[in-house]
Amino acid sequence: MDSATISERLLDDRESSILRAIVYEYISTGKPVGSRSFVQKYSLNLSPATIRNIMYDLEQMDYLMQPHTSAGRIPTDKGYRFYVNTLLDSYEFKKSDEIEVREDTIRKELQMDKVFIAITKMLSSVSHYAGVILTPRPDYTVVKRVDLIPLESNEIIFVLVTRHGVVINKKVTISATITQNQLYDYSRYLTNELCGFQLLEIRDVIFNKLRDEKVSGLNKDLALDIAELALGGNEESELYIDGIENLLRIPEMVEENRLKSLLNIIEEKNILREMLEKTMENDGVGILIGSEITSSKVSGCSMVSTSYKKGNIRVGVLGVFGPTRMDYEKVVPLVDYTGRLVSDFFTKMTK
Amino acid sequence: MDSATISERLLDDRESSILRAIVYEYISTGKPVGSRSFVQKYSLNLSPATIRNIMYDLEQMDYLMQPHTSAGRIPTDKGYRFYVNTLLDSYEFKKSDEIEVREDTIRKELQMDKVFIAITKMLSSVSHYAGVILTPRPDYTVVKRVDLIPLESNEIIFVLVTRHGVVINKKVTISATITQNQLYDYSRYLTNELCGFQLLEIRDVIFNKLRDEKVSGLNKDLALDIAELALGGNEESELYIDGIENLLRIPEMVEENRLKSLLNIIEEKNILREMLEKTMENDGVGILIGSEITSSKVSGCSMVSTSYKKGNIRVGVLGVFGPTRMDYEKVVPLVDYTGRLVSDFFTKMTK
DNA sequence: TGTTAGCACTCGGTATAATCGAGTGCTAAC
DNA sequence: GTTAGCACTCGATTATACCGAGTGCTAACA
Repeated sequence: MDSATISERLLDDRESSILRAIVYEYISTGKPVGSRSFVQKYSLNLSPATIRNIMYDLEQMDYLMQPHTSAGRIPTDKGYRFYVNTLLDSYEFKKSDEIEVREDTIRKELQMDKVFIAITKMLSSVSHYAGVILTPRPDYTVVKRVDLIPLESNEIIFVLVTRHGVVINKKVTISATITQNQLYDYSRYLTNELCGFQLLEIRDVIFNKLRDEKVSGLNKDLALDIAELALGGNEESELYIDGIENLLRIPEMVEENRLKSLLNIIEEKNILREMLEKTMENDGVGILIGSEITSSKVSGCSMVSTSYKKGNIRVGVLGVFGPTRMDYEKVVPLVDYTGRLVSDFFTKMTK
Repeated sequence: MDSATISERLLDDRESSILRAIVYEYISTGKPVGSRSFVQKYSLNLSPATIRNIMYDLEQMDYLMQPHTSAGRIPTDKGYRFYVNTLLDSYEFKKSDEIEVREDTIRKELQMDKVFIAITKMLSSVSHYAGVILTPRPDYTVVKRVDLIPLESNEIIFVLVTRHGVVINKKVTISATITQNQLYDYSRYLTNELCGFQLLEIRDVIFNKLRDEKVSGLNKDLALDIAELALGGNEESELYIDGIENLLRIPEMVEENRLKSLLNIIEEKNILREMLEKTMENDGVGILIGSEITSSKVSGCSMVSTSYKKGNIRVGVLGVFGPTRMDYEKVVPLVDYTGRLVSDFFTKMTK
């Protein structure tokens, strides 16, 4: 039987339960799992030699590997993948007091940025890894009201209130001079016309439509100029991270080479952003393990993430970032739960 | 001559210049400074033996110490203190392109939290250590305009524009139901009455005054209720940090024991807060070196900080946090400059 | 009296060797 | 198919020697 053949075949029951146990053991201890101590610890009715044989097979099939010839086995990324896949559905979530408290904070928070901070704090402090969230792009924000506030004679503050009460403001400089009363009229006009639409629609459709209309007694074009100036910037979604310090607590993460890649991640947030955007399309909790993270700047790390929705639309992603040797059993349900929580939060907000 | 006597006397010219050079050398290399290589590197007209004698004296006077018997000398905190004190006035600031760019960002930014982020980013990225700022309590902000925007029937967004065009907003929930027109009247009333005053004055004086006045045709008390709800929270100053990752780049900071105290600092921001509040009273750049930082949880670290003002009033502190072996020559003028920049920013904001 | 050359001594850091132990693969017997 | 036995591997730990940059002290020198 050559290895190619072996690597195709499915694992039988005994093999998969042993593989699971090995991954589990390695996740808890961080040390290569050897046959003798493994048998002992899990009081199996098998001899070390048998385990060795199985381990050998699993290694041939690329589920396990040896750091060096005479060491125990550690899971490969494929091994981790097997582990999380077979266990994904059976995870159980236990709502702790801490979660209860933090959930409460999130639900009660009114300022958007603080909501995101609270979410990442919850993710990181419960998981003991790093919590991340990619905020919704404001494209889907629904306008509720527009106010123009004079600052200097040719400077205006454009204040936009979204349906869920978030305030976005921009300074706009124009060439003309406008009176306070004019601004008030403009505000009313813009509020009437834009209310109920998403920023995306407004930029792509509404503005054009309004340009073609005729409105008497109002220099609507100047009003539209102002609005276009303020809303023109196609704003990016933002990335919030919390709990980097947790990662520094993990010995294997500060080990020389790892520390470097960790620093890369902190500095170039784009790496994390990409990872998160990748999982945006999927429903449910997704796990990116080690080499599945394409960026070569990251190694030995995993990301457990899920998208969250506003109504039926996926608007963002959140997750936990940590070492590949991560306590998935705890993290996966946490991410799952938090995803639902945040979806709920955003969905209720729009209604 | 006993050491007590020695430790009192002032350093002569040669001693102080050698001490300075030793501290400088240690700051650059991080290695204990030995007599032989020191003489060589600085091509002094003195023999190593002479330097050794001087070093011995300096050690007696507690400016230097030896990590172990047969090693070179490293500065004590007192040595660092001497170094920074004698050089404090002679520092020169060179405005780099990077500073120019970041300064621009700060001046143009409208949202307060982003201003603070930009400031800490400037401090950290120029110094390559961590940048910190303790925000002003919002007491001295001068009101330019107030707008009340309806959200739900009993939820209102209170938007306050400061003289400088910064927008502060709060969601307020009330028991009564208010019409759009009423809100408009309230907005006008509040803008008229509060414009030009500082939040502090408003809370302490203006509200009381207004309560006693009579206004016809307007339920001014409800308007005042809303404003008081929004402005009532006597908000704490916040602490912004940026550039922790820079500290992780410094070998001596990740050395086992140090890493722990670094983590403490990141987590319990109160430590930094205390350190900063301590320097709040002083004018000019202050430096806290090693053991001068009373918290026992921090060791081997220094804080270079300065308070910043709004007009003549000190309203906050900013600075750079890094290892005691820090490039003070670069950091001190940076902090000084940034302090002035921020003072200028806040002062203009009130005018 | 301050400076310097000479010298014995210290001690952290590196290199080398010896040893230990948890682990493996393989073979043969059950 | 499972297991006991055994020779072998190799990272980790410990022991030992050695190097070198550094010191303090003493005595001689300007």
